[in-house]
Amino acid sequence: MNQMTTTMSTQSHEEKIIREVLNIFSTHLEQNNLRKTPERFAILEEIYRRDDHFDAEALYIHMKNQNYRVSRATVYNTLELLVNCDLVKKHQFGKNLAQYEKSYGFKQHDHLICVDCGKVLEFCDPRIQNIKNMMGELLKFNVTHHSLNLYGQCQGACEKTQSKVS
Amino acid sequence: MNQMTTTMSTQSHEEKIIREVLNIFSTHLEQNNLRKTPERFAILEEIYRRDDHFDAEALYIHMKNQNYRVSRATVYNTLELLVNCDLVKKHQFGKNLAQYEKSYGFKQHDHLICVDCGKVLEFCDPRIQNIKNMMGELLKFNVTHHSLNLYGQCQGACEKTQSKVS
DNA sequence: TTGTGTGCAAAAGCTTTGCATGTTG
DNA sequence: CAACATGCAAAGCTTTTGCACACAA
Repeated sequence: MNQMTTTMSTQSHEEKIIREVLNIFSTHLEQNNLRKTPERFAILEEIYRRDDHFDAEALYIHMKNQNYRVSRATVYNTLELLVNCDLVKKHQFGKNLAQYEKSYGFKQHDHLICVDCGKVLEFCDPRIQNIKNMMGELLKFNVTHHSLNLYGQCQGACEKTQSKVS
Repeated sequence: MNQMTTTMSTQSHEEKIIREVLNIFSTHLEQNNLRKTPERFAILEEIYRRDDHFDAEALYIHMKNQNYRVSRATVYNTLELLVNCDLVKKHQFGKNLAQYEKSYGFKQHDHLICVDCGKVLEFCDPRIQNIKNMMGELLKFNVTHHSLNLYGQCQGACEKTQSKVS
């Protein structure tokens, strides 16, 4: 279920993850003859210090607030690069607004969205994999990824928390 | 799998469906004190004469081409009404563009989207229902609907058909 | 007749693009 | 130093909104 309950080791674990993804990104950029700019690494690091889901504008604003000079264009550009090398996942939770989340080191999962308060929960179910395999074979598709969102109301506790797990 | 292979009886079956949905919509409008305008019924009928998936603009253009005078605003307004009374389903297939399809008289299904050519196939799998039930209970959510999209490449036949039928 | 619905165009919101400048390799 | 990336602002696209007019009840 993807909770890393915050323990004493969390800090260093987060730092370890960050070092790893920076390396992975660096290698990816090299292999594709793309340039290693400070903006690209700063955005990646920022994403991995955040938790859960965010949109491009929120990421942009958050970097601005930290006095990091970056442009929207670069944020969008870098997000696309990161999605391409599987360090970030892109979602749409029923609105015309792309939501992103870090993906390296986290278990594959799907989402449950409260249509009233926007809260996003995560869950894993192995049956999805079976469905992907079966349908790919049946319909002669090479299934590469999927998106499963369940929508509904969170019973009772609609205003108590936002979509963060942290 | 939602194919109504076109047979001699298809015409009258389609007409029957159309009469039914017009009645359902009419009742829905009455019950909610909404007005029965010719535009609303024309849009519903147009949708049920189309096949597969379309976006708001395509629907608007198609009605214009038939010399039916309607505005984009009314198309959007009516689509929302129809989604609310479950006569039309709204989807997002990975792009910032809402796609719609008629839903009355068709089995609940999910989608398989070719990321190369945009083709959309449909499939049914009862395991989804189980997942919805289980996760709703587990996470204390009242799950009302869901969206499952599988993405991949359709093997071989990518350019042969477009995603439109109309 | 009253007020909801429509059409039109303008505005809004997210994302992409063009161009001059800056920086990586 | 050459090509690519960035920043900024403008443009693009889908969707929403405001307002005057039309028409359903």
